[in-house]
Amino acid sequence: MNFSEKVLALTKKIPKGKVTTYSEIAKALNTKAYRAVGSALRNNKTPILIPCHRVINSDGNIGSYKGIKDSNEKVRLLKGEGVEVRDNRLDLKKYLFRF
DNA sequence: AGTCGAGCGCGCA
DNA sequence: TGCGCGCTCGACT
Repeated sequence: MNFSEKVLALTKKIPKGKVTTYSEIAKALNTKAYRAVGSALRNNKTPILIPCHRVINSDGNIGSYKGIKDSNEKVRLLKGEGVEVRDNRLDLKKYLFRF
């Protein structure tokens, strides 16, 4: 099982209305390659099945989506799931999903 | 506080 | 082979 596949598999498990962080995923995989997590999501082959918009930075910042730092798409999607997003930020305490 | 640099894994040239 | 990326965290200002 490739690193990317593991990342994608975990990402699929994020419930609707919740989000997770790159560091959480990296820790769940027992690795320090946080960047690779982002890379995997960026290069994911099944964007439909993988809700990449539910993966954010460790400080609650949305980060990037599709290579763009402030993509309203991502915010819109999250809001559509009941997540409060303001200025590309959200409340990790409320919405963080841990494995 | 803010900034800097090193570490990791995979993809693309 | 080598470099860059949807990142993070510890050390220094």
